[in-house]
Amino acid sequence: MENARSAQMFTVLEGLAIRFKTLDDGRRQIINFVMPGDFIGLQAAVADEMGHSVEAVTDMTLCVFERAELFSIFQNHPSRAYDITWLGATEEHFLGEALTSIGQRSAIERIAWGLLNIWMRAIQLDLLQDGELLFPFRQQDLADTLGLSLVHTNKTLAKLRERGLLSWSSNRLALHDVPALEKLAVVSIEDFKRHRPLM
Amino acid sequence: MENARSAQMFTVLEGLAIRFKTLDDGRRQIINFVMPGDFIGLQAAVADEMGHSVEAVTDMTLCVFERAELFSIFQNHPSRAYDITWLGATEEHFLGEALTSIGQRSAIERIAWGLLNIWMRAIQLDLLQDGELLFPFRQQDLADTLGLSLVHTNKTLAKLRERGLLSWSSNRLALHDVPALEKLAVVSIEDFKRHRPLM
DNA sequence: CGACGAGTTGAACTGTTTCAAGTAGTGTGG
DNA sequence: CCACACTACTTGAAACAGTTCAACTCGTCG
Repeated sequence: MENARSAQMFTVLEGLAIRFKTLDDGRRQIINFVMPGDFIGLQAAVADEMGHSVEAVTDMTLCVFERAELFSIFQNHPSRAYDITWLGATEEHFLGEALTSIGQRSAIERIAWGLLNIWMRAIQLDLLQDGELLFPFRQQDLADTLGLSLVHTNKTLAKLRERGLLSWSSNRLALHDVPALEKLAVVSIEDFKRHRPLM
Repeated sequence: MENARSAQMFTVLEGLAIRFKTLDDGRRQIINFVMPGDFIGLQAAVADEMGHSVEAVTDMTLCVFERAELFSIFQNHPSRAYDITWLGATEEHFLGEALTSIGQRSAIERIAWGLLNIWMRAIQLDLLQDGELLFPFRQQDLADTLGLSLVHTNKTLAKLRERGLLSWSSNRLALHDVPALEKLAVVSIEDFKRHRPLM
């Protein structure tokens, strides 16, 4: 929970979650989708509080670290410490991209960008089955990720479906034309290939 | 420059800069304003490339580190390494806040939030003179930070000025009613006080 | 069967963008 | 020292992308 003091940090081994922040009046911004390989709780460890909430969307398997251990990792395992920093910097890079999307891209571009992002990560993590991804999120979640209303997200998804670029129903997502989506999203294609854990 | 391989990292001692990303068609998103105490180039050091550009807005004084040194800092100065990670995590936290602003807040809320943010940082860094901040940015820069058009930014600033909440002209910024702006921006007041370097 | 959550669709509305024109300040060159 | 070019800021009006409201479908669960 946001503002909680958590005594643990976690590495995600399996499962999916969302990391989000809510405003006092209830508006919710999803910061990112948490996938295997992600490290949760560094901010809390380093800043004493969370600043956002994390919510599991599926069952998850986590590797738990005591927060108190963090500094001793820096003392005794410099290359692990370096990895942690690397993960943090990677995340920071991603957030810069996300900021650019929400700040500059139109609705259709954002959705293309957002789904591409998830898609490319899923590929790296070898999460596809028969060219499909098990994707247990709601349209509302995507809307809150991209700063769009639910209704508009729905209508924009419909357009992408009509164009044959993707399909998404009953928790199964498939992108059918990645190059077209890349063009639509105005991404330098390289942006997705770098900056992600190999774990 | 974005995508450049930089051999150095920098700590900002004096001066102001912007960190931004541009899309292929020219749209620009400012990721954040770079102020004294910030550490530039960690992403590049860790990921081999920048992913964004940095541009000085005033003359600057920097402390230069060779990128190659980074890993040896982790080996020989664990508490320095920890500090670097702390700075990264702090930045990551800020980007989450920014994402929430751009994704969820209206124009007037965003502007209140953005200027408050800068203001609180300036106070922490003791950059105010006679209750004013030397603020050498253009309205276009603020617009590109918050994902708004220049025109709308201008008109919204005018409203805040009319309400007597702030003044900003000829490079001098002053917030006259911080509590009112906090309320307007829908921030948990605490959000500004945590998570910033003490350096 | 009824209740509920998620998705879908149409229509009205509005916040924000875009277009366009004009002012003010600053530096440059003739 | 004036004319000019140039950049930042300002303002009004028209256009539009995206939001909000409302109603309906479909599948699931108890």
